[in-house]
Formats: sequence, C-alpha cells, structure tokens
Amino acid sequence: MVRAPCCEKMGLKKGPWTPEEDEILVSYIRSYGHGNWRALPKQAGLLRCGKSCRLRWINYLRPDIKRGNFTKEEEETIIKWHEMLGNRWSAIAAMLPGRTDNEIKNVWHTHLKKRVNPNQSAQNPKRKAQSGVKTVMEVGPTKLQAIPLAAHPKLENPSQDLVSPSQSCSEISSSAATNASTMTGEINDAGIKEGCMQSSEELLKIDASFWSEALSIDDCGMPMDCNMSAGPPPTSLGDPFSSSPSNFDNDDINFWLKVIMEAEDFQELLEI
DNA sequence: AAATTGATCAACCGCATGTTA
DNA sequence: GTAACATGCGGTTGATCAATT
Repeated sequence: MVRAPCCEKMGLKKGPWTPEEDEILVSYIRSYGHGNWRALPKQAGLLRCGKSCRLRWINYLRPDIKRGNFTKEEEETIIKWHEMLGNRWSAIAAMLPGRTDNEIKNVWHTHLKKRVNPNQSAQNPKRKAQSGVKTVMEVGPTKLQAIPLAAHPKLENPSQDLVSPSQSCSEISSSAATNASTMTGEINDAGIKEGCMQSSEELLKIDASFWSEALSIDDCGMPMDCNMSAGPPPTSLGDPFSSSPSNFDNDDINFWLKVIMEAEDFQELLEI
C-alpha cells in the first residue's frame, strides 16, 4: 500500500487552531458537511490538511462535545471498560457520549491509570503482550468460543428482544451511556442492522471497533442513521456494516454483550 | 520575583484498514 | 488483483499553566 502524500509539504499550517479557523471550519461543515476531509480544507479556504480538520472537528468543534471535568461515573466507566478492552479508546469513547477518544486517553494517562496502578507506571501497550495481562477482546475469541450455545437466552425465550431494531441512534447513545455507567443495565442491540447478525461464533470475531461504530454518532455530531427503514446512510459517512457483511443475530449480540458487561472480571467470563 | 518541575491537553504522526477505480 | 486514496485509531509530543522551591 502506498501512503497518501504528506500534507505538510504543501506549506499547510500546523499547530493550534485560531478562532477564525474554527469558525471557517464550523460554518463550512454546517453548510456542506464533510464529504471528503482531504478536499474540505481547500474548499473551505483553510490552510490545513484534511486530517487536521477532521481531528479539530471531532475533538473540539463538534456540537455534541461535552465539556468540563469527568464525573465520578464517567471515570468509573472508563476504568471498567479499560479493564476489559485495553487501550481501545474509541471503543471506550463510544460508551461515553460527548466524550472523545482523545479526551479519554488524556484522562486515563493523567489521572486514572495512577488510580488503577498506583505503584506502576502506565501499562505500556508495547509491553502489554509481555505482561501476561490480557483483555477480554484479546482472549475472548479463543476462550469465549467455548461458551455453550445452550446458554443462549433465545433458546429459552425466542421472542425476547431487548430493544427494537429500529431504535434510533440517539436513543441508543443515551441508553448506552446509562448502561456503561451502571455496567449492569439491560444491553440493547446498539442499533445493529436487523438480521445482519446470525451466528454467535461470528460475534466472537468481533473487534472493539464494533462497539465504537455501532454505538457512535457520526463525525458531524449527528446520530448515525441506524433506522434501516430510512435507507442506508450517506456513503461519505461510511457504513460500518456494509463493507464487512456480518452474520450475527441481534439476540446473539445481546446475549454476549450482556455476559461481558455483567462479568465482574475476566476470570468470571472464563468460568462461564 | 525568578526558576524549576509537574500536570494537562490539543494536536501531530505513523500505521492499519477500508474503499474505489 | 492491485494501486491509489481516504479514514480512523492509538501513541506521542510540545505548548501552556499552575504549583513548588
């Protein structure tokens, strides 16, 4: 694969954004959206690379960004999910609507990791493999595959649906936040496309990006359109499912997510 | 008051992966 | 099947500010 040419060569600006630049970016995206980040700065008249624009928008200018200190609940949520997912900041961010992966990453490195490992320096991801500490996602695909399907709730109650497949993403975002903060609530299907999940084995191949994508709002700060009756989302926003056809069933997803989220720790998962 | 140290966080970088032609 | 391009992610850096000496 050939990398895209580096944008700095073109004499583009780097460093902190000025209020003027912010205004230009915001007003452009409000008017035209961001079909193509690479083309956006040129069209908007910004001397920035698309990557920089995207980052600025996502981490700072998006209308739904939540400002201010993290609450106790949010911090607990981060700790809990970090325990399970490792440094999958975008996936963790999906559990905290209004918070960005960058922000969460910063909070983790500045506050939370000290709280979790007071005697240790940060768990260096490059050393993670050596440490013997594995996250659910790392171990899951091998261990969790052994979970007997007989435990599947669908077999006991085929009509049990935890959430309507047509539930809007905004509802999903808020309920995801609730679930994430309590870590024990009912798990919804996070807007998963109806009928696209068919086998629980397939689910176990799932990566944390699923959490992020399925629960996330889009880059414009607007909830991604998960209501299938409304048709596919604009191609510019990307459809996490269209390019990677999955064969999962909503109940499978519900079940395994619930198992994972309700487990006190990973050991508990292994014992299931 | 000045210098030093530590904490914070916005922004950048490189890479992986997905998409398109 | 492959090259070119677009996007997203996680790690890291550096500027800034506050606290301490």
